[in-house]
Amino acid sequence: MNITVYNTLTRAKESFVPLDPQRVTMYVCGPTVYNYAHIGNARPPVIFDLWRRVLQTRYDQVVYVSNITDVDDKINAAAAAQGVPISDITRRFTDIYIEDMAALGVQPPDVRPRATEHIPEIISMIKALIDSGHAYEAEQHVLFDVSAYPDYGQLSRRDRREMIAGARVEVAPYKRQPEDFVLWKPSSGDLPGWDSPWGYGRPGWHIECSAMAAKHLGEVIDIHGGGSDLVFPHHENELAQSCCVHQQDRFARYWLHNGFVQMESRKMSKSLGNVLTVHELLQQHPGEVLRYVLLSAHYHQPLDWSEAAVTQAHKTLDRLYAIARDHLQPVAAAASVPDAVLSALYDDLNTPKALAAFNQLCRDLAAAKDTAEKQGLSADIRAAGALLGLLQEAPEAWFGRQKQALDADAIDALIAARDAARQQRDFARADAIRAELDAMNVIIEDSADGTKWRVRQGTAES
RNA sequence: GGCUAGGUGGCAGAGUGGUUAUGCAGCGGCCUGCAAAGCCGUGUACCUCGGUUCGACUCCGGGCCUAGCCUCCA
Repeated sequence: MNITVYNTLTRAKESFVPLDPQRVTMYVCGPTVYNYAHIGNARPPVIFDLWRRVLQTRYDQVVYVSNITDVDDKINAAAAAQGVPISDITRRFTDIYIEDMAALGVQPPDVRPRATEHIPEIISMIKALIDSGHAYEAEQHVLFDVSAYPDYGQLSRRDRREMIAGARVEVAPYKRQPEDFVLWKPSSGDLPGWDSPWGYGRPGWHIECSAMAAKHLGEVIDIHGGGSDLVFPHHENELAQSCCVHQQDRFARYWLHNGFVQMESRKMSKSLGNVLTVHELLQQHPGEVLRYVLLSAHYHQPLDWSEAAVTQAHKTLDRLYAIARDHLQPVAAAASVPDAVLSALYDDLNTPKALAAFNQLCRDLAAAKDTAEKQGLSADIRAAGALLGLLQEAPEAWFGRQKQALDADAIDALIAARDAARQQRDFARADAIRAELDAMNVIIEDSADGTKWRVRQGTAES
């Protein structure tokens, strides 16, 4: 089975073939740590984490690098605004980011490089760009000379003249052309800085990713991922720098970009102020619910975030966990992921299709008659769940969490009273108690092995 | 203005040149003391106008609408 990917560079779905069949390399742009990550920021980590897991089913070695950008003017501004040292900001939000992503089921990357730990690599890369005639120094800045790279604009399919015509390119007096971008800029006062051949300063926005990708993965990498707003200018500039420094015609062989999470059909972004942070969402919903929502649309497509979407995902997962609770068998050996799920994911990570197949497997399990069939489906479901990062909790823990907010002893007492009434065939009283529980958003289910209860989704909050 | 994606049933969201997506909600049935859960069944779905075709929601062209990038942004 082939893995296909939609490559932004070629605007086509291509068969994925790694440069080195033994070692797949992927780099995903990580966060600039100055604030809480919102749910839109979480989409790339979740999507590319899944990409990595899918690639691992096929390739023995997948090296996944995702950085932390811990030097940036927004960080400086946040530190100044809060009156704390810059390192307080970066350390704090790096920790929060890592915790929040873990709660969404994102596995840590193999390498999580920090920009500030790669200043020597950045400086030597800039030096090489100057030496090769692709960059120039001007007023303590170093700028990339876009005119020295004829292929500039290939990723975003942008014509340089049109960009200038757009008239929104920052024009600084020290630039030779308006589209030239900063590799190094001067620092003073409290701003973070390092000594360099061009004076005390700090790196520009794009260079750190080029330097870290080269150091940890090599000059040409297989996959480079990120949100679609990074196509231009960030990835275009990374591509230009990296190709010029390494004298390669490719930097990443496959460029993958995810669409945005939207709020009421508008992009969720800090500047628009319509954000929902992962941190606050995790107070209200299990991480798997948020993960399910993020996987419910294809990663290229925009994903409209809403309470209704979260509720639906929660209900769906409740049903799957109930099936797991009642039917899922222990499995001795790890099975392979069933074809219906894997082939969907191999097809440019078609997560909605994979989830449909996963749901089908669970329904089949619930309907399965004999033990052999149940065991086979259980093995399939466990393997698929492990790949998708779903159904990873014990059902008791899953339902237990929802019950925490309620007084379990009181509910158990009511259920016992109802069972007693039913024994005496006093159904009026039994139904009255059930109505009382229902008013508490508690739904009960009578079964052969006693009465179970759970919390109704989607009505309690908001 | 330039460049990109999209417009599918009540909602979310895949997909396909002629045959069931899936989920949530609804409806009918089985089951149940009654429910719930589960199971079975169920819905004149593919923005619009042309074209290609034996046949188009699916391909091509025009139009309308939406979102994104061109400025920090996942």
